Amino acid sequence: MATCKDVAKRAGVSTATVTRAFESGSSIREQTRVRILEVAREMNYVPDLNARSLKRQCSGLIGITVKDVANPFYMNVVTRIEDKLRQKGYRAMISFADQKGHSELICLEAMNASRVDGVIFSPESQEGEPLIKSMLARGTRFVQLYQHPFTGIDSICNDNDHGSFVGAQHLYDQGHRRILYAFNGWDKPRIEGVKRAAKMAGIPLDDRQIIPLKNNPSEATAQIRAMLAAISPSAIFAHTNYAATLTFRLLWDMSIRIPEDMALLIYDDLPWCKMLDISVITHPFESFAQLAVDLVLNSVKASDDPLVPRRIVLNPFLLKRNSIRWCPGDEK
Amino acid sequence: MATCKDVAKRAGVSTATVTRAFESGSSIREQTRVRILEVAREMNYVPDLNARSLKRQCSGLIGITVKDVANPFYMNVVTRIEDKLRQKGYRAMISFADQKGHSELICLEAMNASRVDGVIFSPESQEGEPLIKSMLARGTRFVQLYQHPFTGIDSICNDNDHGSFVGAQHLYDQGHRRILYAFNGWDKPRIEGVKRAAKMAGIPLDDRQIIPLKNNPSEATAQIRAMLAAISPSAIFAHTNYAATLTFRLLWDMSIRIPEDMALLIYDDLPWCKMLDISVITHPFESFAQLAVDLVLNSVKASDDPLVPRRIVLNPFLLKRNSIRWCPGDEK
DNA sequence: CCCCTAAATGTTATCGATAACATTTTCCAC
DNA sequence: GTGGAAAATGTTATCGATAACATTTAGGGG
Repeated sequence: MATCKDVAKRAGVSTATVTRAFESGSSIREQTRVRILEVAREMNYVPDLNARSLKRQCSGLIGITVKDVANPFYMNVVTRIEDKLRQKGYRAMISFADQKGHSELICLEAMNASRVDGVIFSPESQEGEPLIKSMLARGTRFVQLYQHPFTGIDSICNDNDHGSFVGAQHLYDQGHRRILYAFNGWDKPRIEGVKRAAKMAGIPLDDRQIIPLKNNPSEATAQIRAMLAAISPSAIFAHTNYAATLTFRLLWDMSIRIPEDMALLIYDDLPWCKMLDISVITHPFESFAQLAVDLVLNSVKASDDPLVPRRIVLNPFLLKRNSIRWCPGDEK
Repeated sequence: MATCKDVAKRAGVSTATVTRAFESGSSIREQTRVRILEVAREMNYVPDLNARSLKRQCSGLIGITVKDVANPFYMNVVTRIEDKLRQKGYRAMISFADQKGHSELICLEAMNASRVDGVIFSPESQEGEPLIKSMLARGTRFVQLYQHPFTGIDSICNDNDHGSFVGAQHLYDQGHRRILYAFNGWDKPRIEGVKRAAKMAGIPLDDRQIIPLKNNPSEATAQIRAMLAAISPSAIFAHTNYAATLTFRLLWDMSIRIPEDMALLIYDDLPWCKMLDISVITHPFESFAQLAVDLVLNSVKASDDPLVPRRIVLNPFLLKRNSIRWCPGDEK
């Protein structure tokens, strides 16, 4: 492999000049630069980024880790982040923390050993804390995605309360009154959003309408089926991937048509929602990615104290498709 | 950040001994190693992989590029490959070539600049050829996934003819005679597989049963609808993501139930197929990933001439779910 | 034509880890 | 205890690119 020195010799200049030919704004004659780049191209030379990292004491690498590859939310964000990093001249080091044996900690260790300049991650546990502390001390920048268990670190997340609120509000606006809310049980903000929307619409909300699904799929399906019989709702709002999948499958098995017999709204734009024309609550992915990159590169205008971690909260929004039709309403 | 030298000083040894403490099988007293590792841990020291790459003249990095993130086939393979590489002590450098401006060439250039030891990729075009040539000359190992436009490079792909054959055969075995085959139009091997299965089953195959779908979704849907009316099939075999999506959507709109009114078989295990209990033709992902890693690390037993590129062809297989029921048959 | 400043280029030490080679220590046989 | 082989450790040059600093060249005014 051709090196800096080889190119220098062939072009009849010193290695320093070769370096200068590759950086913009350095004092070098245009004629010389052109000649060197020409020679470099002939010899298939490109600067070795590992050597450059070593000397420059910064790698131009940003580590990205997400826990759940199957989750389209993360994949969507990750690919956009990679794109934007590249535009800024950085490289992305992507790893998935949900594989067997690929804990978040292992991913962080690999990034540390590679001397990444920054990390964008969706922290799942606290086990990485000591390592993160030491990396922070070294100057590595961190950005938390979606979750934010670490105080003192910038973060970007969704206002799940708001997303839930917008969704429920839309269903009420369309005249629906008996709505079933299928949750995973632990998501407080989303439940709050629903309650807020009901209150604002002035519609009483029976606690039974909010189903905290069991982890076992067949039990969970039985839960939904039972409430379907008990309440006979005109709409279902499924708040998680799990809930959405089970709900759709059940409706399908019971030959309940959407939107004719039942309105369906899903939180998060799963791949099959588009195909089946199901309305969803989705996220401003482009902003999400751009903000993550701006934060990790510290290129965002720090209008406030740079020592105070920034928390950015983005609003999910309703993406209307064709799974919710106007409901005549039974009490309005 | 603590360096090799800092640790050496604190532990009262030379830097060489610190290096030795971190590599297994080197001549170092166990007692010394333990002390050094202890000190290193205290100082949060881990060897700098960039510096190591420079000195060792190999980076321990394997580049992975796939063109289509949305395709679950690739994501599945990529995550498994990352896992296996890590087990072997290698790092993965993953990038997605389907983003705007992220051509395959740009991904390869980034890998080249990072001095990867090998590349696993799904080549889409020939534009990377000159770069690949020069990387090969440097000793970089290449493995083509799925596609294999480059002769002289190892490759792993699926026997699409076989997958198609197995699927069609299953439908014939279940008594289906009037089967609709929905393609994207360009996939010769899959069409061959279908024809072979029909011939072997001794069942005549009307060319009209094989639909080469137009690129425009509504036109393509019209094509399927027309053939549904013309042939009144008992089963549909959708051979691509595109075909599967349009077909399911159409059946859904027409309230045609699966498997009661229609058998449905899909090529590739899309996320929603599992949810809807649809039988599919899928792939031995684990072998796929393992073989890719073995080839790129050159750790596979070369029973034949190492200069001859290896081509590994894996057989897709049928994953039975519940979308195909026994068909009484009209002529058997 | 010379001098001075500014631009262009060259020299060299360095980033951190490593491996070849040199040196010291250990330890066992005699 | 001593010789000598083997094990353990130290010394040092090096990987490739870079940036500070030193030196040369260019160019313009007097």
